[in-house]
Amino acid sequence: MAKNDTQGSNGDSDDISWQAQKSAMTRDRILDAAINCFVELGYTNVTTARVASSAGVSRGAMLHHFPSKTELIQAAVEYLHDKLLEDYTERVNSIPKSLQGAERRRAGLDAYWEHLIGDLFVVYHELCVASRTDPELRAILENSQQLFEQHVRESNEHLFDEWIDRGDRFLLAMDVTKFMMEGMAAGQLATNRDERVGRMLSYLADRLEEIFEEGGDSAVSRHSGG
Amino acid sequence: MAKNDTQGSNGDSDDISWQAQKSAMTRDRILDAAINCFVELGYTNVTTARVASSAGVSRGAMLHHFPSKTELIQAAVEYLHDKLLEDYTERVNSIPKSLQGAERRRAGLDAYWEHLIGDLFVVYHELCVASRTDPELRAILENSQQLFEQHVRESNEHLFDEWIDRGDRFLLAMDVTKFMMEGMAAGQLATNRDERVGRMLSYLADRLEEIFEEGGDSAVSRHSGG
DNA sequence: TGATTTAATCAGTCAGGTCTGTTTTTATTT
DNA sequence: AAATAAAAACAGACCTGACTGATTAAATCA
Repeated sequence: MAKNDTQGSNGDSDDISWQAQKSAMTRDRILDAAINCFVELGYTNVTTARVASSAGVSRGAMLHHFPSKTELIQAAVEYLHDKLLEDYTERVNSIPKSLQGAERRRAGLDAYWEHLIGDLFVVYHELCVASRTDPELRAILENSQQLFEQHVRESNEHLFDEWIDRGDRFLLAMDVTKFMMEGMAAGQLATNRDERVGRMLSYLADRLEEIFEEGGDSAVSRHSGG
Repeated sequence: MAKNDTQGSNGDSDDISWQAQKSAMTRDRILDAAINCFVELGYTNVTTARVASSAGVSRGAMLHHFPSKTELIQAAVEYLHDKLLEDYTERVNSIPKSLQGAERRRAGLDAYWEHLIGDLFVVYHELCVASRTDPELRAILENSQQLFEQHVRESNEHLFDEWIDRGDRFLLAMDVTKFMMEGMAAGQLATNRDERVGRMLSYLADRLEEIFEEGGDSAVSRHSGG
């Protein structure tokens, strides 16, 4: 930070100095490498040396950018959080506009599922688990989690805009979706994985449609506070 | 081992020697301490020294019983597995016999939920997550997982014995339950936890009853292979 | 040249595992 | 049965290797 202001002596090049660009690039290389290490080694097995080597810089160089491991982790987690949001948003946005109604919602579920089984979310989940006994990590995550939940909520309100005025039903649907899909993602399901997942996604899609069916005095309404 | 056979000379004491008893007791003390450490420190923060100190034995003594950390972990995981089964079984068995039908099934859900949010399962889940990048741990867990899944299945067949002949529907119901509840347990749900959980459990209970309703040509049957 | 980025080396800490010594229990001998 | 030998349970010191953070040297760019 504080390196994009006027060093000004020469106006021969860009707005920001070449050095600042280079520094930022190295920084990103390091953070990318950190995420990579999270994926490949798991959070607890990541060492500063490995990250540096994976980024192709020396430990000294990395320590220049991130004076301690804590600061590196913190930056990496925020970076991961950004990439998570980006990943989710991209998947949702890449649903063809031609899809509407139930088909569109089903595509939303599939996109969410692909997001959940991606490396980024796997690592994120690992961080959440690790944070149980790591107060420092927990503090870092709590900031991100709120932002993430809010973003997902907004994204869902966009995806399911026909239903945002359904109040409690909307919350119920979101929870059902979230829990069931995260349960599938987190659960160790060795046998018949694809088959079971496909069946669950179809079942879930139907339940969501059911929740929002007009004739609202069915069994569903009992659970949506109405 | 091999010390309970005929030393015959004195028949004054027990079948098994005092040494064996003592050894088994310290062994269990160590394993209990290991589980405790898992709960309090998290799997990745457990050191052999802490386990020894928590068990009240010296490091040397522990190394006598468990020559390496790997063997300690292995024994501890199997021990944890046994306690998990015991915990689940106890909860299910303590459902009053007076409860029948839907009430009984709902009580089964509640019992399962209590099991999932207990320390033992939390640690178990942590181990599963850690095993992603720890082949040794994964190998240890895979043995236990199969046994556990089978036990839960048998237990469920007992709980829902009216329905075991429903084939695919039974599998669907088990997956819906498993994923949704494990999703709740694993998911970081900070806001309105109790309220949301209660609502989800009621919703889930209704869906299970629905799945097994006789008029089987509803939307449900599409997902149960029939 | 002067300042900043990168590279290499060093010291401190801590975990796991080996080693040796001590005490307690069991087996053998007379 | 008493003494003794053997084995098992227990305890603590030591060593090695890895990781982190600090310090110092080299290289790069303005």
